Amino acid sequence: MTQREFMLDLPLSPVPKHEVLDTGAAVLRGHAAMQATDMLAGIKQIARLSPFRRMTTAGGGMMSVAMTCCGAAGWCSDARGHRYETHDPMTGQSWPALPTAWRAWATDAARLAGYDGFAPDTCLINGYRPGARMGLHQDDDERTDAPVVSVSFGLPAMFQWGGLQRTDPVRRIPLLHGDVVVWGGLSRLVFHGIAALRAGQHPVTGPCRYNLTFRRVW
DNA sequence: TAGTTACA
DNA sequence: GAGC
Repeated sequence: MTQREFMLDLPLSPVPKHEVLDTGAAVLRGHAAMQATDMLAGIKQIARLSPFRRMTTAGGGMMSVAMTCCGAAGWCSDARGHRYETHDPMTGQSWPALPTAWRAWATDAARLAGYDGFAPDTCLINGYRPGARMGLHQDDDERTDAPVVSVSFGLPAMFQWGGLQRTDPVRRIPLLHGDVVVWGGLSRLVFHGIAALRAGQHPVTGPCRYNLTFRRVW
């Protein structure tokens, strides 16, 4: 049972570096619940090849979220900044393949949210433990003509959805196991993040939250 | 600035 | 929350 629960509209003001038309993010409550078992098993497989690791940011800080990737491109950050890499710097190998079934599923989820023809070439996998957080940022490293499809599993998290300026007011949206958020166009440049994860126990993931984001990089 | 810390 |  899928539904677009709500649309978040943005102010039409400053238009940064990209030409854009649409302005919202859609939340599909529980849309990935049926995929949980399969996707979590897939994550385990992927992590055997490219383990979860905590990356460093340009400022020298260490991220609290543990990450890995699959697909043609992997998001990497170190003291020099962040970019996409074709190979996992930790192993020297290509990133694990993006499972075919995941790709098809993400295409469908994007379509439900109003984005036809989404063909992701990567999936970033984030692992959250209690206290882990994702600071406010924009998704401006990928192709701007494709949406981002974000899937949540495990412990609840508080999604922060701000505006085009870092200092814009932030809306807080709880994301639960199986929830999917889709955004594209102008909303790629909306500052967003995840508040520090509250400790807890989830029947499927235990003390963790996992987030998958499907993207088109190349 | 996908970061942490200091201070009002 | 603002500033770096």
